[in-house]
Amino acid sequence: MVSKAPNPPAEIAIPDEIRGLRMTRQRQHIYRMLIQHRDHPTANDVFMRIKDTLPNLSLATVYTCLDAMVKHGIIRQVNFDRGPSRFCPNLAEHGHFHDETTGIIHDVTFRPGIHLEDVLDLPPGAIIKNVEFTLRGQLA
Amino acid sequence: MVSKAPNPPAEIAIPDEIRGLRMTRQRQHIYRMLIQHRDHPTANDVFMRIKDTLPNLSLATVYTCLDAMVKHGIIRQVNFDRGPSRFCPNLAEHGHFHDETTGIIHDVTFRPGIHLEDVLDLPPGAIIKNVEFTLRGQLA
DNA sequence: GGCGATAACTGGAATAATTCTTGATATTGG
DNA sequence: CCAATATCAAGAATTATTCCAGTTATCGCC
Repeated sequence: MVSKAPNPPAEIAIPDEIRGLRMTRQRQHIYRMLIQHRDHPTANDVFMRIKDTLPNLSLATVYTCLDAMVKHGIIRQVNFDRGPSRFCPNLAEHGHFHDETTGIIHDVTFRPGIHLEDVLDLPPGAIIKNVEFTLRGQLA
Repeated sequence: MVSKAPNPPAEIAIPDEIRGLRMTRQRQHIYRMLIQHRDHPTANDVFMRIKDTLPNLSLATVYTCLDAMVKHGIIRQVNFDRGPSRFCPNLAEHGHFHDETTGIIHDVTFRPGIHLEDVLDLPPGAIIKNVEFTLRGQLA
């Protein structure tokens, strides 16, 4: 006898809850997609990639799911210039290198032991809660 | 007899041309506004602030003028998250610290002698053409 | 297991920032 | 001065995203 699963078997199991956020079927599919294809997709990319496996999925749902996961610190939202937001499941502090030739986005981390205060002239008393940086260029 | 000037006298003179870009009356007003109020205004802010001195000015013109100046390296376009683009005439390499309490944006520069390659783990062969960074937080 | 409360989801309309389009103006070189 | 080109104005169109109203799913409790 074959599986009784009401949904097709999922490649990667996602817990029912992450960081206090209920991982509904939609959120599981979206999150799974993000960790399997770490190419910084837009909300629309995510939608196009999973809508066939989740027939009634709405783009608005993708937006609200992504937003919920960002708010709960499960994924990160990345903005390049004026382009659409992109999402990545890499929670470590990092920035992005945008290769203009291929369009590929590479994660970039600080070298060990580097602290922002050592590198930047910050306004006196600045308490930093969040850092974002983007580099653009090419790979030789 | 009073001035014969067809336009009201401008506070700060802007050359007829900067970096190969013809500085039309509209562009002069916009650029003057940016160097006088360095608070990183949006395109709409710029429009609201100068439309009274340039009666037929169109918001679309503000956008195209700002864009032309950005393309010619006269000013810089700065994006914070998904918010509207902001513009600043500070051409030095710098980033921005966004004070969440006041909403004020402070320019932040690298400390002297700092090079990105020393600070970041870049993909091998990366040639950096452009750097953007934003910090969010508060001033103690 | 049923039931009401709450959270999530859907589909379509609405919004905000920006870009595009078309026709009018201005500026420059000859 | 005239033609060619650049710029501008006004409004329509586009894009990414959010809002809204109604439906569906899930949870806690009896």
